[in-house]
Amino acid sequence: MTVQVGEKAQKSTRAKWKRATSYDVAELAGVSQSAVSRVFQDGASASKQMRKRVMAAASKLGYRPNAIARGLITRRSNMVAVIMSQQTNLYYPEVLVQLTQRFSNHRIRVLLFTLKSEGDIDSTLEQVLQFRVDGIVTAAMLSGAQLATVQEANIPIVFYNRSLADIPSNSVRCDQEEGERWLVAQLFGSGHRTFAIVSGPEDSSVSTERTTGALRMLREHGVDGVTIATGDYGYDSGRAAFARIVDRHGGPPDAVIAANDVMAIGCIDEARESFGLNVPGDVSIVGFDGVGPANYAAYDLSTVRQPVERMTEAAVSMLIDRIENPELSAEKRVFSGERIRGSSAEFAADPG
Amino acid sequence: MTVQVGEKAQKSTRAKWKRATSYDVAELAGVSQSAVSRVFQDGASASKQMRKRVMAAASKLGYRPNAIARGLITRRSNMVAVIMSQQTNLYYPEVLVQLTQRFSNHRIRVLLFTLKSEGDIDSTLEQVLQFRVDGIVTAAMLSGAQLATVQEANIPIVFYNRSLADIPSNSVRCDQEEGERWLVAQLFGSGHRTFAIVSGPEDSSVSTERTTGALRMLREHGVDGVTIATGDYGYDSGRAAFARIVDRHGGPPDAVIAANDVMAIGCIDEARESFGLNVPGDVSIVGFDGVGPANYAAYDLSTVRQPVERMTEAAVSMLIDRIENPELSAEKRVFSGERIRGSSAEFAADPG
DNA sequence: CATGCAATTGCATTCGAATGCGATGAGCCG
DNA sequence: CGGCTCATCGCATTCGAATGCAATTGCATG
Repeated sequence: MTVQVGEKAQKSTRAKWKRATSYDVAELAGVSQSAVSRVFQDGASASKQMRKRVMAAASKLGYRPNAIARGLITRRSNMVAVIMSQQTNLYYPEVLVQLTQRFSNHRIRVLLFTLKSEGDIDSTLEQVLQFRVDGIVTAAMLSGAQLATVQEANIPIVFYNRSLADIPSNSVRCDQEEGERWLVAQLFGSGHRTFAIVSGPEDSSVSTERTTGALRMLREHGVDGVTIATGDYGYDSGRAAFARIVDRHGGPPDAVIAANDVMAIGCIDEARESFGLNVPGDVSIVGFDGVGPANYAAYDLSTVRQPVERMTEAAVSMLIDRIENPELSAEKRVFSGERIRGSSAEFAADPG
Repeated sequence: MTVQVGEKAQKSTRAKWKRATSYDVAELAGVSQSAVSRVFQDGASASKQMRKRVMAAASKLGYRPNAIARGLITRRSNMVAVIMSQQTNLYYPEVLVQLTQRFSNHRIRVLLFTLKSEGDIDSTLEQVLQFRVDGIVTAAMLSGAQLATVQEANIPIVFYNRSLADIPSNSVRCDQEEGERWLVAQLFGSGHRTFAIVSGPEDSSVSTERTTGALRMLREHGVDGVTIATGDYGYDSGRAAFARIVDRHGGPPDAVIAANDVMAIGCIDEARESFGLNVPGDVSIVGFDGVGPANYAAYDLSTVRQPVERMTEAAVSMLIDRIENPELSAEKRVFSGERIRGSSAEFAADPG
């Protein structure tokens, strides 16, 4: 019963040591457990001296509130799940960092789930739900059934750069199609007439949007017979794709539209190195994303940059709003990309 | 008392719906709560028909075990914390992805913590401990006191690419110094005599190791008066650093040793674009890391690649071993980097 | 000094699942 | 058919903190 300062030293020596609980602190401070609990809350009522006594006992014991136990009783884990496909994170590390930091400002932690492909979502989702996260941000596509599962569990969810047509759901995305249309317009406006496209993985909805966006715009301009090569968003696949395009097309096209910057860079290197072509003299090449290597001097890509800062901020606030008020109706926010005129493509003159 | 199939439909309509618990499932299945619990465990004993009844009731109610509640009673959250400084994740997204996936294979989830600088660790650490994670992987440096706090809480921790001298602790790292020594040896062996260094942020221990490693080797070769410029690991800072070096050195040195690949690329671009220099004709430039852009054709860096796969695997298994057996003594694993001879530097001829 | 009101504090219960222990029953062997 | 073992199941308790409600205290007011 005699709890002393020496107690603390014993902690490290005793073989199976239990971490201090609010009861231990209460006992040492000579108060009730509820008092301890209240001292460690924000809005709870506790007198100054109570605070002092409890804090003293707590630091003596090295007590820390147990977030797990708290989560059980409050039904709030203070954790959100972030689901990313492998590629998403490899090419947008910023997205993850920013989401994490912004959530962190609201005292919310990120539980990370990565997918090898966008295929094995079901098992992942099961895990997410078991952990009783307060909300979900997903950069991977969900099927209607999967979304229904999440909604049945009453967990708010925000889609990042994807959205389900016809189903009310929250999403934040960059307008891929608009961006591609601008790129095509610039290319076409400056005289390019034969085109090729390097698409991303087939299970990437972002790639699909970009590719079909470009194709649609091209068709509107009467361009047909566009060569399409598939890549995996990686540098090497970009190089290989360019080689295949030249092969199938019987020479380089006027312009190549890659589904992301990294593959565009691959195309540039392949064009220059393996085919001795000038970029943009012999062939114009454009990408999409506007991150990292896109503005290295050797490439200086013409591309569309996603406004990552505003998008992550939107996703975070949108999710938190729904956590705090589940009745809020669904909302989709679409951001225009920032148009970047690099030297990797011959573009129409700047208007104005 | 009459629980029917229609029950399920009510869920979505009832305003405040509680998620199904093991008691609900037990009642519907006409068994005890413990039975339900056992069915949802791995090694627990439950008869075939019991399983069937329980699973039927569970899926009817959309029941999912509550990982939070489970964590409270088992004292295992099945979560580990991964602490990264912002830069670490921006330049090694692979590290995070691989850690996450490897832990995931062991049914362990990653709770992510990112640091703006390596400064605000204390508050982060407090959060980590409150969440009662089973273990920690940190790619940020901890002070002795901070490490002590973690160890007092009996939480296994593994350092990724850093380690505390003189203190027994678990770490997995790439031998930065060895790598730098090799780079210097190659440069010196091929006739370079004047050197400059682009270091990373001052609070980055990795940068410090690399920089001092290079400096030590240079001194052993009798090279002194090395110009040092500081960057922030980013592309622009690499370009700026090169300009400052030329300025202070009164012309380009024979070789520039950058603390990472991205800054090395910045140096190359600045040398070529702003100074019209040939790389490696007029100046050799080497980096460190060996990821992503390092092997783009335009740069083709000479660098040292960190064996990320083996390192993450080592970190994961080391941590899991300690979670399962806390008595295990500390261990440090050091991996040699993979030596890459690119064309960004004139190197001595390949031996043998 | 009595009364009223508000701020503190303690008691008892609750969140949802895991588990030691005892009870039950099935299956097996002699 | 008796006895024994082993698998299976239920009961009751436990993990650690939050919270509604009641009790207590402090303070101001008439």
